[in-house]
Amino acid sequence: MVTIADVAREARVSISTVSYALTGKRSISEETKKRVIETAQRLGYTARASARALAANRSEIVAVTAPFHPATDASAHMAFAMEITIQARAHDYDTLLLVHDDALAGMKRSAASALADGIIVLDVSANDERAHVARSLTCPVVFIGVPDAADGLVCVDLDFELAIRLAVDALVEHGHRAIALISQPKAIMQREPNFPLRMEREFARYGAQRGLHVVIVHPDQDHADTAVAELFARQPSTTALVLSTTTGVVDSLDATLAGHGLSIPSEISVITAGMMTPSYASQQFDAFPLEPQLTCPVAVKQLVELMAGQGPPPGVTLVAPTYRPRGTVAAAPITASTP
Amino acid sequence: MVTIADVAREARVSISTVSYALTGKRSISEETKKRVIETAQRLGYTARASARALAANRSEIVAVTAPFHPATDASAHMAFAMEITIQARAHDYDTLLLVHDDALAGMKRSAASALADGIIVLDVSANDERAHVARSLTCPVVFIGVPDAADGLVCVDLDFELAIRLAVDALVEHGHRAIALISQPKAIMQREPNFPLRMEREFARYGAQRGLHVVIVHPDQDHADTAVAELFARQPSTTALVLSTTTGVVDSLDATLAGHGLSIPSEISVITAGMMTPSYASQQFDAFPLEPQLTCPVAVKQLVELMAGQGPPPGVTLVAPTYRPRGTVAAAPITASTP
DNA sequence: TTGAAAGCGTTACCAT
DNA sequence: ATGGTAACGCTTTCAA
Repeated sequence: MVTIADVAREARVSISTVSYALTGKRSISEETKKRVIETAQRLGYTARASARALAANRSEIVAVTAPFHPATDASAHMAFAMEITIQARAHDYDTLLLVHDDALAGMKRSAASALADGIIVLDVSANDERAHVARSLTCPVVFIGVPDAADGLVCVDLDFELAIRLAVDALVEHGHRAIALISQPKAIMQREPNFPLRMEREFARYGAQRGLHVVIVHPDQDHADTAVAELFARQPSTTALVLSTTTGVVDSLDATLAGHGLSIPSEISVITAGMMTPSYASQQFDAFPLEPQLTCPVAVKQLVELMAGQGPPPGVTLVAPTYRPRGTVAAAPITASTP
Repeated sequence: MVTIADVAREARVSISTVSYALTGKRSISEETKKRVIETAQRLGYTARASARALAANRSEIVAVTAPFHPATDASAHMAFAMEITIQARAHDYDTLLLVHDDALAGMKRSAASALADGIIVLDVSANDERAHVARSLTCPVVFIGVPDAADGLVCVDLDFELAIRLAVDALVEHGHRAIALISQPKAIMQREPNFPLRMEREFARYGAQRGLHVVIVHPDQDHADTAVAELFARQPSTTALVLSTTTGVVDSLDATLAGHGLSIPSEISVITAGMMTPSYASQQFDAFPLEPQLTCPVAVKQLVELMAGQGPPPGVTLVAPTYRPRGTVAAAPITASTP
């Protein structure tokens, strides 16, 4: 393999000159700089990562933990992991993938061995074990998502409550006054997850504030049928739905509404808030979606700053969702606004 | 940070003794070994990855390239990347994620800088650029999937043709004699993809060999409707379907068949071959699926051997699929076997 | 069975 | 503007 010494000899300069010419960490005369770079390219020189890491005391690697409980959506994880990787590369970092039950041990290991300069934590749950681990580590950690005990941690997440308000606003603008929120299935709600609860509260609060008729329902299973039946039973005047639920419910909604003789958007408007939108879904709804492109760049930027020793103080950064219109929100039907 | 010198001093042995006691690369008396390990634990010592990599000339890292063209199924990639990571950890390797258009440059970079000891290539397409790159690298590369020009490469893949035969066998065992293959949508077939074409050929060949009535159809879009209509038009006696297509087609099949007055499995049997089975799918069919758990362990094992300098010669290793019965294959209806 | 010391290839400090 | 060289922390050869 070709080392920095080879380049130095060939370019008739010292080793340090090569290093500086290539890294640009100190000024080198244009002439020698050019000669060094040319020589390096000709010899096919690339600095050895391990040597560089040892000497510079930084690996230029960030670890990404994506715990893989089967219940979680693999495609969502991948989208986040991919986006993190892309963003990290933009800052000249590579990403190490930590998965499975190795996530906890992996965090400790990659920090203790200085394998990674920093860690991104994905798929954060309410009482995430990784929160405790993060505090015990000396290397910077950024969470995408907010655990219950977020004190002392750097977290980035979508502003879910804002997503709810924006979704409601979009519907109200079209004249809807009776709106239903289809939230997570009962099985999930029993675990009292952090954000679904907060979104429901915000939906109720903001609906009342704007003087709307609102109702919140939870699907029985991963299907829309019971939820739709319940929401019309409890609030027959409903003309619009806000969705913040599972993909199974979303996928089955179109057919379920058709079963009630309702078509989208002429008779009922639909918008999602704070949800991932799988690209393979047959029906795409208007959305304020949970997009990796929103949170990941922010998270990586914060981590990079942290690794440079000048990061932000601990705290939660909420990112505003972006509207993705897809034609499933229309004016409220006359019949509904009459009574 | 605590170094090997700290441990050596504290344990009153030399640095090399600590190294050997911890790595087990040469015999150390039980007594000192125990003392060293105890001391290391007490001080919280972990070898610095960069120093180890520099001295030993190996990083204990494998790179995984998962190019992310939007057309590909993110959840499939994730499943593979996860499984690779899990398998790699079982061999004490970490995995570096290479994505996007950075895949090509990333392979070169991680090899040139000795960042990774080996590379796993995922989502291999027929004429994959990465095949050429792989040949030019000095570090071992294992492909999961088989490019057209596979000479000189180490590849691992599912035996798709066997999957087709096994699926047909399973149907024939239940008395089916008229079988249709729903293959990839026309848009995909126009690119003349490697395996779908080979599976169609094998389906036709094997069907003929077993004296069956067979027909092959391609969906118009990512939906089953036109394909189902066409297959019954061309072969009304059809009593069973083999699926090797997209998730959209699979998801819509149940409803489409119902529209034809057919229910699964009493009136028509369905089995998939060589497909990923998304866990979120509402309808789960009998399957000889494409599972990461099948190919990834083999691929990682081969790569590990290669990195140890004693790997297998270039060539393609095909892995047999496993039957996943889910109750969608039943005896052929009488009406069909009569004529 | 153990120790001393020579690398491994860079970075970065101290000179010039 | 450039060069010499001491770290960086570990593995591994060579001696004892």
